[in-house]
Amino acid sequence: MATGRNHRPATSRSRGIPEATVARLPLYLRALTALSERSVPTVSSEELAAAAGVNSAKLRKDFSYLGSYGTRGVGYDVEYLVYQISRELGLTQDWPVVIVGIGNLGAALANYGGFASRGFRVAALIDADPSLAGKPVAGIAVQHTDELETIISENGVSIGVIATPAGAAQQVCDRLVAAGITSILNFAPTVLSVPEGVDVRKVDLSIELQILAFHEQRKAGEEPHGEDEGAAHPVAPPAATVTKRPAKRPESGPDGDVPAVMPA
Amino acid sequence: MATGRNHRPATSRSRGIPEATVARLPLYLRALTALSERSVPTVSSEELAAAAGVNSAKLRKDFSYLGSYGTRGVGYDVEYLVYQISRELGLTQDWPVVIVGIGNLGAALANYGGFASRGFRVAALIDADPSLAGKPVAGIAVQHTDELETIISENGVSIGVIATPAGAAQQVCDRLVAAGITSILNFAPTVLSVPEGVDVRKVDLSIELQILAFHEQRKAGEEPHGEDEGAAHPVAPPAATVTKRPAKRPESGPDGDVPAVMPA
DNA sequence: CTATCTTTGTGCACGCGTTCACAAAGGCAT
DNA sequence: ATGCCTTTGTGAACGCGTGCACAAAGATAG
Repeated sequence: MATGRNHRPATSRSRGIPEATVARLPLYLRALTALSERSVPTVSSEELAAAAGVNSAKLRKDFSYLGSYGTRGVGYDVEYLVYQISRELGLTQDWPVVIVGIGNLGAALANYGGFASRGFRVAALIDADPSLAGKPVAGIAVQHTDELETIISENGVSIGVIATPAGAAQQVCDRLVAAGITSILNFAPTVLSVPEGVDVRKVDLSIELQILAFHEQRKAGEEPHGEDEGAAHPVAPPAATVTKRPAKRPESGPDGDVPAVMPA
Repeated sequence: MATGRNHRPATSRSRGIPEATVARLPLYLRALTALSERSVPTVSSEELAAAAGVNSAKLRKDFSYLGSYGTRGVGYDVEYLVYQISRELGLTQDWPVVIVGIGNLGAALANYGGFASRGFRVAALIDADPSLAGKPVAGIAVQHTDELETIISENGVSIGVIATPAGAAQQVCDRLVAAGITSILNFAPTVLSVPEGVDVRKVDLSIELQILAFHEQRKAGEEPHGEDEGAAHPVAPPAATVTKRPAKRPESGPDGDVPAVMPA
């Protein structure tokens, strides 16, 4: 999933573009870029919708928020639309980003081509581990957390990516915000609290899997459902009697396991 | 963002639990687990909502879909709720998953602790590169794509993670589905087409950044907006005259760049 | 210039999700 | 036992997002 709209319920829809539409624009852009590379001059809403995996009516309505591009009886000019969407998304300018937390995930992100391919430039890799400092990852030398504020202000960075363990995320977040970051992409499994005006989007791998598991369980016919034992499950919550809990948990429970890198 | 509900518009809400609620259950579960580890016996909807970053009324309504757990005047029993949500999400059983595409991202996923911490077990790592075969990643030997079908059927795997380049994703997806996979978590920047009954959720790093860029541009006062030059931008789409395009693109455009690992 | 055909742009209705606000329920003190 | 106080569970209203279906617009052919 991804967040980013739970706060600022009024400021959203800045000029009238619904949040749901904004979320689909990158999808259209990708499909259009593919067409552009094949030198396709125009597309109909039907074709483009199929390529993007959405309803054609939805696509047309989405585009209508951007303006009246497109020609009736013909379709949309691919090159022109690529430019318009890019401009609307702010991709015609260069966006320096910093990645904080160069573990497995951070390194993968640094190497991820999808960043550079859309105007995003990795301005710096930052980690708290001193032994990592200076080491090159994806061709960029990792810098120590001490430099965080300097890097951000000197490079005019406004977008930060957090790929640290959950425990460090909020602290890193606070420093990023204090240093001037106003948009954060958070990979750490924590709820970040940020001041007004700062956007946070969350990518949570574990949550996605859990949602899949839910549907998977449903598809399995729900047979493995009646696993209730002789407790007081039916309706009554475990009141007084059951609530007696002698400080358990710190290393117990039915699914006894310890997170390796990031707790979830 | 993540998909997974664009198809099967009717089958959703299997027993009455809204999709939006399902997506939040893992969030509650995480907050509850944290409370459980601190041996907190009960929480009010207000406290738990704050910890999960949601509205308390929403949380109560979400829980009401699961049943009437909770005690008026007191709150919810933490341990009991942990169990109920885990069961609802299907986390009381073991879910073997396969990860296909052991590049930077795939390796990061294999090392990601959030998987193992919730009943998900990495059953196999699969890659098309023969030179990777046998090499251990996160303590598991990478296997060649040829083994894909065997691995899935022998281990009864129903959840697959695709972390391949975009070009290989659909092909891998088809093989996974044919082998019996019914839930897919897709990290490749492509729209996957799957038969009825197969769930796909998408995690797209590049899209998240683009959405952030959009809001960032808006926050910047929209000053860097009037960048139009003397073309025919205003309203008129580039009709006949402008549409004459001598097979351009294959290495041009205003943002000339080539994806490094994954095109987006 | 007129007719026909294609495709856009959108008015409208419907359904899901969110939020408010409050009655019902239960604990706890007296 | 009675009354007060806290917190749940939910009815109802509202707003956003989606999809249908069609009129308007323009291209194209004759």
